[in-house]
Amino acid sequence: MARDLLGCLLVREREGRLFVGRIVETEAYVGPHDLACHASRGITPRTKVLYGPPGHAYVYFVYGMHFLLNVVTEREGHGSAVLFRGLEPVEGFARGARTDGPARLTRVLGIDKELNRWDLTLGERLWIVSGPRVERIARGPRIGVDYAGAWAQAPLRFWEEGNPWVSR
DNA sequence: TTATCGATGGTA
DNA sequence: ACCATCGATAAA
Repeated sequence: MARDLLGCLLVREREGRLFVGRIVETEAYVGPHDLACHASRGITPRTKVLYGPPGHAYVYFVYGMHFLLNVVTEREGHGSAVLFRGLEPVEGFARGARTDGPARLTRVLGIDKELNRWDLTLGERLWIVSGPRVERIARGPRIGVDYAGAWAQAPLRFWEEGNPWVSR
């Protein structure tokens, strides 16, 4: 799913404005056995949504100031998700707006706790539109998960080769 | 260009 | 006591 989501469009409707970004960087968090995945903490008030039905948003707060957006990707009870890390602006963004980086993109799109558990298949407020397959996909270890033991090295980050909207 | 550090609060 | 981060600033 993390690979397939590359090239798809993330659409945000907010205060009468439409923002469209092309997904160029993702990370897979594959389930409770993945020590970097929040589902590995078991079912808690925070992680409950990860174990829910696919297609729902998992938005959580990190480092006291940032919201990160994920989509639940497997069937109910599985506990896996894909994190959005980079968007290429397509429409609606201010000139110079930065949409590279998982926290920057949520800030620009006005995504916060309000959208946690939101059904992304409804086609309102926040949704995903399929796009042409990305030709050149690179992969590598996920960012900022050094604590996750052997899972820290797992090459579960995916991005479009050479795209400048991939985070640094 | 790369490194360091402070901001800031939910979670377990 | 961590932490799926960013931006400003300093160092090189």
